[in-house]
Amino acid sequence: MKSSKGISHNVIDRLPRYLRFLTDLQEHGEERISSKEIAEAMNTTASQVRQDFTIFGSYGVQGYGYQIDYLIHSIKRILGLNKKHQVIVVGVGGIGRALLEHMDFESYHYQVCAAFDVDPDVVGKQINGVTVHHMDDVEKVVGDRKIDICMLTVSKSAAAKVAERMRRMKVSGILNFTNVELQFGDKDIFVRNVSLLDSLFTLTYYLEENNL
Amino acid sequence: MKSSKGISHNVIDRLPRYLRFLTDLQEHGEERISSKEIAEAMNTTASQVRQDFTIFGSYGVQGYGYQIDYLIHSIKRILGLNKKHQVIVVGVGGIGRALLEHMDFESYHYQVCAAFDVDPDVVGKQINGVTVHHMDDVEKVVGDRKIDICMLTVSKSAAAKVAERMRRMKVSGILNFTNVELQFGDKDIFVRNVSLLDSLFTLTYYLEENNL
DNA sequence: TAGATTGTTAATCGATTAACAATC
DNA sequence: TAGATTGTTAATCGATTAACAATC
Repeated sequence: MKSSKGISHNVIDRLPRYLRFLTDLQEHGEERISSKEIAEAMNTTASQVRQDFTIFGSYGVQGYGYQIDYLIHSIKRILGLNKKHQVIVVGVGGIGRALLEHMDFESYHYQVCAAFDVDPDVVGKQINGVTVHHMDDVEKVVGDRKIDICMLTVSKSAAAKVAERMRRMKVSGILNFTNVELQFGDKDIFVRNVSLLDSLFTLTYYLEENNL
Repeated sequence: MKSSKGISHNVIDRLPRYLRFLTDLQEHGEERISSKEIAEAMNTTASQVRQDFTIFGSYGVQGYGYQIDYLIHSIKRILGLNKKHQVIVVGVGGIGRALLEHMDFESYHYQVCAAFDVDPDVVGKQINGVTVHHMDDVEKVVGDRKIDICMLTVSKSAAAKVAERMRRMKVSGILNFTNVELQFGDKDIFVRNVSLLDSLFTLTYYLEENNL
């Protein structure tokens, strides 16, 4: 799969992992690192590390390596993490609630402006400072605010309809936790499917394959 | 990345998606399907679909296509979903609790035998029929039962230590929801990292790239 | 039998790795 | 300057796609 700029999805998927590793180093007070060291930590080659970075620009210094602060800053900028993003959570069952309560949105400039559900037991409640509104009011509550990302954690049966509603509201991206694979033909909305069940299945495959 | 049998990780990742699509069809009463139709639904080529299946065996019939029931059965067998798997959930914060409450373990022969945490507020409670024990007692509670999979949802700081403890307990696989990338050198334990934050970041990248 | 669609081999394409000149 | 490590081009490897014979 390639992105519109022709950058392979594999590369994009590695960026958050680099970021995580580098942030750990930074917290331990490290200042510089070489592609070789990154490669060892990430179980890949120095070549791939350098290739991944140079697609986007030149972030290192010959003979020295990479300044960790600057590399972190650069990867964040590539991912778009330097900008603020407005988020809504649609579906406040188990996973939706867990996201609201435990996901570290603030550190990465994501602002959760509202949550939505249909269950009268949760509608009206506040979870971690975010008010849960009734799904019927989603357009009204959002108003003319531009929503960047919808975290979709509704039931399978509601998924497609809610997703279409998000598209009509001009939401830019859906992080889709329902086990329904959403596909939109157009380029106005991006979907990233996250299936916990799929991850469990692939793990199970490797156990099976190795008779564990 | 290749598995020990030399089957690419890409293929393994597609199997649960095929399974999900086919199960939907089955529920709608469909009986047969061609690789061409599967490819259209999955946004790939008929060639790839057939390649993916024939790695494992011959599940179709020339001139007819694939019998959906049999194909589902076969993919489940490949993934190891025909067998029972013993699961423990370690960490009963937001995500751990959500998994216990909402994940459809039973339909796929996963048996959640216990959950663990250190928080006195949850230790001793029952969640969806599963008792939460104190982390200190994990070896005692598990006893000589063989645990196949640990769902790890503890805090970042506890992740590495708990993971090592799982390895010593001969747990076969860890589904790792902590944002700590776990790596084990040996082949006795498999780890599948699931980072919700990483998924959010890659989605954000695509929005950024397309100026959404 | 004729038509359809698989399983499989060959061709293409893209991603990873290796090599090395540039340069700090 | 000498040593180190990047950025980048070329070589290799693997995954996807195309083509077609096998066969239901």
